[in-house]
Amino acid sequence: MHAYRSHNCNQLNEKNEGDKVRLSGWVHRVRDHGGLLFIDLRDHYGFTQILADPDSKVFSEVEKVRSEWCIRIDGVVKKRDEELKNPKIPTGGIEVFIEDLIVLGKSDELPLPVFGELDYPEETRLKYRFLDLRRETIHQNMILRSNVIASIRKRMWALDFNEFQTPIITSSSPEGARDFLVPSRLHPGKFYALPQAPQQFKQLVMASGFDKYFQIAPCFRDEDPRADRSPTDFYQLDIEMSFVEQQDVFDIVQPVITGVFEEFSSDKVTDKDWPILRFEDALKWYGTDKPDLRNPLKMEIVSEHFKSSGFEIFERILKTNGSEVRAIPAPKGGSRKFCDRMNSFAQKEGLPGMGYIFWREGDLGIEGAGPIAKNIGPEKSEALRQQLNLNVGDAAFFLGGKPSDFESFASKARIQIGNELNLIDRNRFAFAWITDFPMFERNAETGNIDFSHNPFSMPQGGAKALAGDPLKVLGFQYDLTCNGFELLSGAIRNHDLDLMYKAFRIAGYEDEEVNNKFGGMVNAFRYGAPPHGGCAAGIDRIVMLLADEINIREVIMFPMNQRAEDLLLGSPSHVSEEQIRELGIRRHQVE
RNA sequence: GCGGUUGUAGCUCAGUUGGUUAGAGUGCCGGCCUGUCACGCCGGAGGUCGCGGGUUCGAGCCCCGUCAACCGCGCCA
Repeated sequence: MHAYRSHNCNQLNEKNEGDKVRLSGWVHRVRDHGGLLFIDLRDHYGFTQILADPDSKVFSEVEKVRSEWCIRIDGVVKKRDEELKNPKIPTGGIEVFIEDLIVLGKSDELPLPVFGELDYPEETRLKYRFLDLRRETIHQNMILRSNVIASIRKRMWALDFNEFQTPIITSSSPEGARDFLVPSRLHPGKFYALPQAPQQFKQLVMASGFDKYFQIAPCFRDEDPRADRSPTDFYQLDIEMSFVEQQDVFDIVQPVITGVFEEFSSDKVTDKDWPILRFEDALKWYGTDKPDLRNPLKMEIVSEHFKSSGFEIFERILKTNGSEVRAIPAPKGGSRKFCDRMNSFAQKEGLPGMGYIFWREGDLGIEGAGPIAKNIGPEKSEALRQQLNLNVGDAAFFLGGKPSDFESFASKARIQIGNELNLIDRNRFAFAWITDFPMFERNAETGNIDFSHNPFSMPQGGAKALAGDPLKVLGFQYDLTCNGFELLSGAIRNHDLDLMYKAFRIAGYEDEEVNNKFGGMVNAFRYGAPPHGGCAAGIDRIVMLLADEINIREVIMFPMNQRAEDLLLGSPSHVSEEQIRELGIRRHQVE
């Protein structure tokens, strides 16, 4: 017989009755009835009930066993009587009468119980991640993650993509996030960096004549984390293709993503229709470039109704250049109680308040109610109702000012209203492409023109567009949003060297600097670079959505904490003087 | 760097207006129990109330400072 097991803990059933079996696993739960004792033995695959009574020669040893000890048992499979069966587990029809016991690993008193699905502080969970990972939900999340990645690979291979590995120790890139630096021993004073993404390498792969590349690529960024953003490192499905336009990338990606979502979400509907929203419209309608389209609410510009309306606050605002008034409709939100609650939500978010109108049945038909309605009079509030297509029992909230000042709040308010009015279909994955991102933006602090996203994107309109107002130039650049998360980001790349120099000049880079910083790529583009484009999709976020988790650390095996520390192995840590000396760097004196 | 929330037994939490010896569940230790599957019953051990200072006759509770964790902002081409 095998040293540890003849079966796993999810395999045995009535057909095994009478078999002599050997199982190994962890003691999930002990139920000691004195003369009769049960152990739920757990392994990766499932549970099997172990039975002991004084007839067993190891009974006194079994009585000493505690939760999470790792044990091996030998025993005989017994069929359970009908009324003793446990329908909750696949092995519930049988139990194993224990004849021998070996303790493979004892356990101290647990700092984190494996049994039960209580929520525990993350610090404890991360410090004892190996215990945490024994627990069912997160254990299943990890299996899901493995399966998702396998499925993605199969789908990409089926589409004739080649999977290549690019360097992990590479060069620092000046744009974008903060790099993780690696001192070079052979070149004292010089540094490698961990890649923020294999961006330049994948473009070089295209310049090397490969046609379709992908990689499940680790990416490293030294930035502060968020609930949906892992500190330090995360994984992307990195894709690049030659001789393609934007739509070609969409056509490749959509079936892969929908296929994966459909394969791994039994209880949710994956939208097949992916609307394409221009960046500008996304901000106008939703206040964000990653709108949750399960939420049907759509903002509208209603400035016209407030010019010389008698509502002074908005009248004054509208006199400022670039200002406007927008309405967030709130169907079925037409009660003073709800409107006041939203108003105090706005105040909690730091706004003076949020004006509203709600419509009710009056003596002379439908009438607008609330302070704004009083100010602007019945005709204008009726005109607003018509434009917003609202009715009795509905409401609308109004925000005025420069769009860039109120859009981020508008986005939050839209989510809040959608949640409170229960407008969001939780059983749906709603996707949208966001396109036509601006190439450049004005840095609020310095006043200079910066790249707003990826400097390697192809500007729409080519050299002619770059000769005009840079803030009006759009890029062939796109994101994919799903249920309010940015799932993917990509672009058609700028493979035209002249055009690239021009774009960089606008952002304040001399040609020489471009040559220095992006030498490898620039050089490659001198020798017949193909038009190419691609994207990168967040693996962790995909798994997070499929696992129905809102914290990305629930789908990462050994994540860092909020301060980018690994509590399990204790990184970052001090290193020896000798290591530091060898690298040609000096220890920073703290205090 | 900034803001919010939290910090009480191994673990999850309660603790009223500031008032006697700080509680519960779970886990741990001991006893009883032959059909449980969150087994049940009885008993016991277990506390720097994050840390430091202050106010007070008296502080887990109020005030100031500080540390830590999480969430958010900044940041994330």
